Order: sequence, then C-alpha cells, then structure tokens
Amino acid sequence: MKSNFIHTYVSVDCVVFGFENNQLHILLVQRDANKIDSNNMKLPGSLIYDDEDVDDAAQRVLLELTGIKRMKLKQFHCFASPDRAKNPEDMKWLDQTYQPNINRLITVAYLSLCKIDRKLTNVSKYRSSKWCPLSEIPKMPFDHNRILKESLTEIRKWIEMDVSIAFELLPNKFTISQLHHLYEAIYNRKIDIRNFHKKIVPLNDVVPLDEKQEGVSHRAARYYKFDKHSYNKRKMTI
Amino acid sequence: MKSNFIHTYVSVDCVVFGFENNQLHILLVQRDANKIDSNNMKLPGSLIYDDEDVDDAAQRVLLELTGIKRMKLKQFHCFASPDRAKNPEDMKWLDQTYQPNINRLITVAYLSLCKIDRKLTNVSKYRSSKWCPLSEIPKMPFDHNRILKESLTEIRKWIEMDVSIAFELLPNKFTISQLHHLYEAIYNRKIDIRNFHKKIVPLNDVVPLDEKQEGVSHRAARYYKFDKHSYNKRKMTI
DNA sequence: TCAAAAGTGTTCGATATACACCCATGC
DNA sequence: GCATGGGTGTATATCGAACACTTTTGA
Repeated sequence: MKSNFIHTYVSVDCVVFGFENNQLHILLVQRDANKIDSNNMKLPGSLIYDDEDVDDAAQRVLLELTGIKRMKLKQFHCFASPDRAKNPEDMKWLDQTYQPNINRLITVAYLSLCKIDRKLTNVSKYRSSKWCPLSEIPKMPFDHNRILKESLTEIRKWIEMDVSIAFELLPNKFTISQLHHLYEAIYNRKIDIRNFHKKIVPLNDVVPLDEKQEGVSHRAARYYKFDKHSYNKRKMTI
Repeated sequence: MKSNFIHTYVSVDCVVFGFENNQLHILLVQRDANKIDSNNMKLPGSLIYDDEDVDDAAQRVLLELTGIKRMKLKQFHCFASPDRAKNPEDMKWLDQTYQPNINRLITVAYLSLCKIDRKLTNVSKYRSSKWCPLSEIPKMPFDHNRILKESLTEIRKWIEMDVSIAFELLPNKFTISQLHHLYEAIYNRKIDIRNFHKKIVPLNDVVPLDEKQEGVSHRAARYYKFDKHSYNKRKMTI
C-alpha cells in the first residue's frame, strides 16, 4: 500500500468575463484586506466544502461575489501542478486565509459571464472586487495568469457551441454594433461589419425593437433583444 | 476558519480508445483479481502521488497499462460529485486497494488513443485488461459509465481540432476504407464514401503507398500512411 | 455641410451534399 | 460471370470573404 498518494485540498477559481467600452473585462478580487493595490488582485475562488461538487462550489463563489444565483458557468480545466502553490507568499496567504499546512492545492477552473452593468452585491468575504480590462491584467498569485490565458481560448469554443452566451455579456437591449465589437474582442481580430450583419439577420432569436439610440451625434442605431426562451427551443449558431 | 473544507483524494481515470472491426473499443481493466467476470471491469485509473501533476498521473497509468510512453492524451473533465464514491461496494474496494477512510474521491478524466493491434505489456498492477467494444460496455463502478459517455462527445471535438489523432487509432498502414469507417464510428452516422475521398485527397500528409491489400476477394485497396512530421509543421483539418 | 457611425448588396471562390458508374479481384 | 468492395466525377447549393456606397443624425 502506497503511502504517498495525495491527500489534498481542492479549490475552484472563476474567470468571470464582462464587456464594456468594446473591451473584455475580468472580475478580479482583492486578495488581502490590508494591502490595497492593484498588484494584490486574484481570480475569485474558494476551497470546496466536503459535501459540495465543484460546480456547486463555483456557483457559491459567484453568488458570494455578485449576488447572482445560477450564473452561466462552464468548467474548463483542472490545474494540478505540484508547484502551483509553492510560492512562499502564496503559501502564507493560504495559511492565513484557510488553515495551516495546506501542502498541496489543486484547482478546477471555471468560465463565467456577467452583464458588466449589473449591480454586484458582494457579500462579506470579498472586500473589494473590480472589473479589470483584459489589457491591464496585473500579475496574479498562483497560476491565475495562466488560467486566465487558457480561458480565452475556451470562451471561443464555448461561443461556437452556444451563441446564447454572447448575449450574457451584453445588456438586455443592445445594438448590432455592440455585438460586433464583442465578437471582435473575443476573437481579437477585425470582423467585416457587412458580413457580420448578414450573419445576424437569419438569427430569429435576435429581435429588433422599435427603440433607437438617443442623443448620439450620428445616425441612431436600432436596439435589439435576444429571445432566450425561443432560442432554447431551437439552437442556432453564428 | 471553516473546518469543513474538503481534504480529499484525487484520481485520474483514462478512457482509452481503440479501433478494430469498424468499431470503437475502450480499454477496460479488471477491478478485482479474485472476481473474474465482465461485470467486474472499470476504466483504468489511479490516485495521484503527492509530487505528481494530474497529466503525469494519467501518463503513468497508461504506461503501467500498456507499456507505452508518452501516449496522446487529453484532460477533459473533473468529476467531483460528493456521492460518486458512496456506493458501499466501491468504498470497500477503495479501502482494500488504497487505504481506509477515503471518504471522498474526486477524479480527473482523460481521453487517450491507442493502436489496438499494439502488443500491450501490462505491468504488475493490472491483472487483466480487455478491449471492449463500445456497444458492449458493462455497468462499471463509480461514475465510469458517465465518464465514458462524456468522452464520446469529447473525442469528436478533439478530432475536429486535430485530425492527426484519427491516425493514432489506425495501424501505420491503413486503407481509406478504414479511415472512413473510423469516422463513421466516431460520429455514429453514415458518411458518403465518395465525398469522403474528396476530403482526403487534399491532405498532403496522408500519403499513398505502392503497397496494396492481398488475398481479398475483391479489388485490393491501396495502403496509405500518415506523415506525422510533415503534419506537425502545417496543421490540416478534415 | 460636415463628421461619424448605421445600414445595405453583389460577386466570387471554396466547401458541402447528393448522386451513379466503372474497376479489380477471388470464387 | 458474378459478387464484393475499391475508386472516380459531376452538378448544385450553401457559406464565407472581399469589397463601396448611401443614410441618418447632431453639431
């Protein structure tokens, strides 16, 4: 009987995407209450409880972080390098935050999506959270930078399998231009707007409203909404 | 400080695909030495060691199982339901095989591929392993049946991202017919052979050999080989 | 009337699908 | 010569990429 089988702690970490000013943002939390600077941010996450599936743990983290129940969420990878939590500072933080002698920590990473204009109602645990533009992500503890990087290829796969996730990132009323910029941000490349329009037209679940933009110094764009119920019946793809 | 954060064991389980007689097969291992029957099979797997990444653990399992180093391998999901190891028989087996009081077990599932005609050199640990046709998979312990089911959608995604994995399942010399049947098996639907040929032609890395089938009672099929090196330089897709 | 973004159509090439016949071989 | 599977070609529809101009609005 082997004695060195691993007995470890397991955490979940969530990469929560938002979209604003034509840029993807990630929701980061402050790691320590006493150190308030942007080099002190991390992905939101938590150790999992003993009666909790990892999916449930991720939902709990998101609920505590945003006040939103049942957010869209997708597990994408388990990170388990033996030295992912071996940085002395990270180990000290684990000691203080959870309990001493966490000698190894495996994490399951999740993707999630949030309308960035939603009012977030942080509960206790997270002193401060912040939407950080993708271009300004600081160095983070553990392997959180790597997790974030891999989440970018995952969000593309996800949107290809299920367009509806795009609309999780947009306000309820949005313009085609916003949707277009979102796709450009996710794929990190220019997408021809004329061809883009043509792809949207056949999507019956993207429905034009009578309402238009107001107070813009150019032709006002029409607002659209996404009909989730109708979509869930017959799936579509962009 | 919460006391009910989980301190758990972590395992890897591998779904190893093979292909023979136009059917996908899965490599299963016998669970107990003393109970020799087909209702006693499971996915190959192992607890991970304390200095081991999950990827390495999966490689180790495959090495012990097949004698092959560095098999193609892809992590696809972490299964962590609190009651996935709560069946009394499964708990008893964990007790006996590893150590007592494994109260919770989380597993990370892997996909892998093997040429089914390779001679496997089992080492110690696995008394017996067996290629089981997909259509004859028995009821297995833990959530292994669910893991297997999810692996089927994963292998499609994988082959779409990287054709070369198809050739991991075929002999070094193969006919277009074999490749065709493999695709039909993976997608579980008929694929028009004429159109299939047309897709293969432009793939420069599938190279025709001078050799043909012998002793078949119909027109002999040409053998092809897959040029892995050439492929790795410029990726192609089917 | 100008600036700025909204919105619209056409052409072309590539790809996917559907479908039917001749070829080589062993019996 | 016939049964069996191997191998090829053509027509059509669909999709994606490239590309330029007119419209609406506020300033």
